[in-house]
Amino acid sequence: MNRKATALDVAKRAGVSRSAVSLVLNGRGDGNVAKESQDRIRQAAKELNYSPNAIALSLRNQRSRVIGILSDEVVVSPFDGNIIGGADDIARSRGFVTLVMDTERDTARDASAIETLLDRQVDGLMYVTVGLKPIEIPQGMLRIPSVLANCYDEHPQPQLHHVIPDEITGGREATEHLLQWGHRDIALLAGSVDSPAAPLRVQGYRDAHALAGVPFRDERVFMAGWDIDAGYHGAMKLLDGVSPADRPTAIMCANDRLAVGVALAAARLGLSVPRDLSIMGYDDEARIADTMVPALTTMALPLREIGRAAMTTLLDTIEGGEGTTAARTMETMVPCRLVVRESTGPAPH
Amino acid sequence: MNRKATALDVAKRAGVSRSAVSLVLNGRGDGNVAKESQDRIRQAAKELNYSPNAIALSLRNQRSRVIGILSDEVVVSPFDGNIIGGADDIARSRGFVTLVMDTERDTARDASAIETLLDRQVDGLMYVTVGLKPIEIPQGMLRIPSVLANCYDEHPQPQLHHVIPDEITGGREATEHLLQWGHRDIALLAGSVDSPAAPLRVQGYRDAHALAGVPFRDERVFMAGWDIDAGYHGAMKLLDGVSPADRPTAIMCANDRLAVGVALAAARLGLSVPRDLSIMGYDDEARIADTMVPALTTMALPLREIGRAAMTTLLDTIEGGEGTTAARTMETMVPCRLVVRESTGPAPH
DNA sequence: TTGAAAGCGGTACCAC
DNA sequence: GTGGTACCGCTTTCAA
Repeated sequence: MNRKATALDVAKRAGVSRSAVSLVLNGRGDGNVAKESQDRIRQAAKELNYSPNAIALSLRNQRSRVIGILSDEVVVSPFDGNIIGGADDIARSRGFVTLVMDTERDTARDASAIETLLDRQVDGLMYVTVGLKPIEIPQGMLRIPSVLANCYDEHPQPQLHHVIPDEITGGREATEHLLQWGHRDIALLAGSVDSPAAPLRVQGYRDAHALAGVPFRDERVFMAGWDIDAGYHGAMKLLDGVSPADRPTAIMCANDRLAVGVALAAARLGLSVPRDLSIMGYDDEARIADTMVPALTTMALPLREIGRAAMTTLLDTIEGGEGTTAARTMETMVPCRLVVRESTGPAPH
Repeated sequence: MNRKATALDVAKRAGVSRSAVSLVLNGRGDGNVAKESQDRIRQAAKELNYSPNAIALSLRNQRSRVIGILSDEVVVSPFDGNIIGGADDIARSRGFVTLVMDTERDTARDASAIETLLDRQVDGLMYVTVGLKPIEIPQGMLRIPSVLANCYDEHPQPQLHHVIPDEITGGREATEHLLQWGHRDIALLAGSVDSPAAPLRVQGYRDAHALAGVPFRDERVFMAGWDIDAGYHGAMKLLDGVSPADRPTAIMCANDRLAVGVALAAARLGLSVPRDLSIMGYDDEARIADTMVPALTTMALPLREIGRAAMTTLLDTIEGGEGTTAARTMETMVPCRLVVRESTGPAPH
């Protein structure tokens, strides 16, 4: 537990002043410090295993190279962690560190968490949520460069840039995949009303039908929820005791867990997937969609890309000067990606 | 984006010196500063919305009240986030902040992550993993108070305290639950060999049989893996085309995802759960075990408790002085908790 | 009871 | 080319 070497230690060992050490180690040695002094300094630094104290740097420079990430429950919940992963990729590659705080969905903690982060001199702030949702922007976020990932400001005049997935196109392309297999009666288990993602995916579902000239029935769309049991019971309602002619030939789900429930129901009813019924997931949840039997065809949420895009925007405004901030567009939409596996196939006739 | 108030601003406004401000706001005013000055200072601080700059504090005090948490993939993966949640609970309640870094399973990044954390003057370090596993302790962790959560040092003379779940008892109690329902032929899908948790749970399974005087057969134990497909195929091997007399009446799984696969297989085979087959999970994964149909009986991993216990130990050594460090026990085992739901029931006869 | 000053570890400006 | 010094914001000791 011995103390770390300081710049002064290096200076002494190299027989020079602290300022010389600072100059050399920051690449401003040439033209200011004699070559041989430079060598001695670098040598001494290496020997002492010197690295500058980040705290002192922050205090001096008023910049910490730390980005604060505030999440509603990304750390604690099983979902969307890759947004932070992607954000961290970019941050590290540009010499920043991310400091993550999770409020576990207690928005009352937002303000104080932001305050803590601000007290630590973070250079920028990112708010990340599990699932697309509108948020109330905590006061403090407007005081330094900030960005929203997977969430957005509902106010008429949004003040922060946000990065979100393109759910409408996602819903549309998922539906189109099913239409291309010849399905003409596609049910949709659409999540729950309190999520803004649900209606967007429904919108995409409608668009796909309209574009393809295939009529669709509103009663085929269910606001079911997001979990296995919801998928199970939704599918039972659609399939159990219904004659093959009246059954949907495909069920599209607003996430992979619903799809698991649907598959379970199909199995109980003796229906084979995808021969008798095609099942489409959404999210491409790791170790669920890819390990289901059969593996789920699904619409992958671009989590890493969202994180990367959000962090890139943020660091650009931090490093690029404040000049054109106002002129920037306030929204980035990242496309979802269709992942075709084995749970979808040609429509039975 | 206007600058924050400093202690000097407060001092000016209250018409006193900076030192007075410092004394009063740190509760050392009485006996040093006049009562009315104290009031004016507190008043001014409130008006300016003053809070001390954490960076300056760290530099000055050589303590940051930040705990660095290094995880292999807790943030990014869907698992075990609640360890961090529990750790954060305790940290916050004791006036600390946690700084989380996730290496995404790249142990080559461990050392530099620790270095970064150390440069930021963290007062303590916690290493957290997804799933119980042995780790190589990164050098830097020995330089300041540190603790391991859900992982441990394999070396003969462990240098760091670790907190882990009691997997043997967990495996035993899960098995006992099944034995109590009258099951006498219990198969075990035991995860994979590369996880130290798997053999421990098998051990518990054996212990339960031995204690109950029920013979068991080694060929009923399969190192299957951890995912849905593994559970599915494992169950198929055990059940498909096997006469009821030769079938296990219960399948115990090393996690809930395996249990989902087993349930899926049972459904395909027309077996009713729990009437024809009892299924036992492990982990009590949120929104999987509780939302399965039927809901899974499972052995809950004490994730929050692990995080809380680890953070408590760590903060105790940081705040409690170094005195008795050496005398402390180096291991804390946290019991798992049986959660009875609907996937288990009396053995058929 | 109060204020001045040193110092935490750096950086950067300015004499020399 | 080099070293001295002020300053970032705060705490703490010491003298007035």
